[in-house]
Amino acid sequence: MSTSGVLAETVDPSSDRAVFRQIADHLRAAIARGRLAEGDQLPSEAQLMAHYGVARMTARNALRLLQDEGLITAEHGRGVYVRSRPPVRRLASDRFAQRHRKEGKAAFIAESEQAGAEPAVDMIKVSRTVPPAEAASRLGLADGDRAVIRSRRYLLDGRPVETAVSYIPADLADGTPITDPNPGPGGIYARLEESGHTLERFTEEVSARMPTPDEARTLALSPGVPVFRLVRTAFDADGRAVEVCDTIMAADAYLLSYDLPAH
Amino acid sequence: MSTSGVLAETVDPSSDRAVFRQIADHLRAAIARGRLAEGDQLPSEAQLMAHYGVARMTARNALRLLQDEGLITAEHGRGVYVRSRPPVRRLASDRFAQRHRKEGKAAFIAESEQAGAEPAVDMIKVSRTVPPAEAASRLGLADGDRAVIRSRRYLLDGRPVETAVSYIPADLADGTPITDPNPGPGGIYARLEESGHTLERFTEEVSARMPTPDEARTLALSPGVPVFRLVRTAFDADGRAVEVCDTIMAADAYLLSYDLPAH
DNA sequence: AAGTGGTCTAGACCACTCT
DNA sequence: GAGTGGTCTAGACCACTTT
Repeated sequence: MSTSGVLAETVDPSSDRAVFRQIADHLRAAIARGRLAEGDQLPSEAQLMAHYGVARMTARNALRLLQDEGLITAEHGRGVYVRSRPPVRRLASDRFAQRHRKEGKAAFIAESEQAGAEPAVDMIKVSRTVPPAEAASRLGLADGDRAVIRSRRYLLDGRPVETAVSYIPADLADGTPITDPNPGPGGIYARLEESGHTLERFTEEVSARMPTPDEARTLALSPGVPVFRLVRTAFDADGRAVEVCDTIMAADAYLLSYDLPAH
Repeated sequence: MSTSGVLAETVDPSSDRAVFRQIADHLRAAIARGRLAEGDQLPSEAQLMAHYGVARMTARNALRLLQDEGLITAEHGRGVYVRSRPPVRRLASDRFAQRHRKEGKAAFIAESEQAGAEPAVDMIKVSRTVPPAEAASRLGLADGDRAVIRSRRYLLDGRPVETAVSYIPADLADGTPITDPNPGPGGIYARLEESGHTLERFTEEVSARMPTPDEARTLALSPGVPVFRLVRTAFDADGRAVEVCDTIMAADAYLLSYDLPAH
């Protein structure tokens, strides 16, 4: 079936622009204009070679470029496809407001069910050791002070979207269910408030970068998908930092929304 | 000088893990452990070929992997270097608070000078046409309503870090300096407040992705550096959306910081 | 079995940077 | 001029998916 009609153009080998970039330009334009829609299969490497009269490396370099831009994904033995953007989880800035907590569900579970997706949590690990320097500093811990460290992975409809590691000063967590794998209804914030540490405010610091190989594996990230790193610190009414949560999120799965007063 | 001593290890061609991935693993570990520090030069492709006994493609693939992870940058004719992380600009969540505006400087200029960097703005363009559907919808404009569109690029110490496009409903901007390339002290927010639209709150929506080729060029992004897209909407005391600002930021230049009440 | 992408080799010529 | 990375060719063998 020819090359599915997507490739009307030819390349100019004498151009300043590298041939593989020109091929990538054609394909990118076809995607942008909708001639190749989400989930559609791109011409195979062999088809690109035949159509443009280039070596395989050149065809592959064109595809790699688009893959690095996050536009396509290659599936071994099947073909190359226009990446379909997964539904985005919108995180409102009031997602840790007390009223949500009082409903007895942890933030992730409550929000996901509301959005009609099936939430899950796995890879739960709880330990009690000296935290990394950055977390210790945010918690205002002295050198050698221990913290309860809770790490887990969140999934939405079976797809991993986020990993999180929480650090709670040991003196706050000891003797509470915070040290258990399942901290009970409302999550650890509910437990902290029960033991007198009413939460007053949070800070969130958001950065973005490409994932480490480890993160790419744990979150099953396609090439060309960055991650958010979101570090949240919770402060109680006395102004003490009572928890630091270090989160890595698949950037193609999230839209972070914040409300800011202008006063 | 041998291969600068960084490459003690050898690869296992019979391993399941591809040779170029093993080479990348070695180099990544050397960077992580500090044996290769920021700005250090990596072994050249020729050195990698000789040391590991591989073809050039294999050495190049290893380097490309690290480049896609944002760890290294290749400089044509010079060599490959460990990427030096530029200083990060921290954006506080009160950066558009009224008190800053009253000092008579636009947010970017005021903040940068405080941080000891030299700010600049270029590529300023102002037009007055029908905005894209997304902006029009956020502004609550009727079909065909016009807006003043102000686009510009921000630089820090000569390095481009951010582009921004603002949309202001034409009926709010007409007859004010908002339609001029230079809107005067305090920026367009000061002008909006002068004409009776006291700003009450903002929303910010943050996403992250790999840049388009166009964005990569305008922001002079290295491969492996994602961008933030931050869409801010400003609301006046009547609850009317008076400005939408669509911002693309080099993700390696920013850390977004938000303060959230827990009420 | 046929078609797909993943890895690897062994060359070539070019453009850029530095000395 | 020597060394660097950028592009390209023309093959090869492999692993995976589908028919």
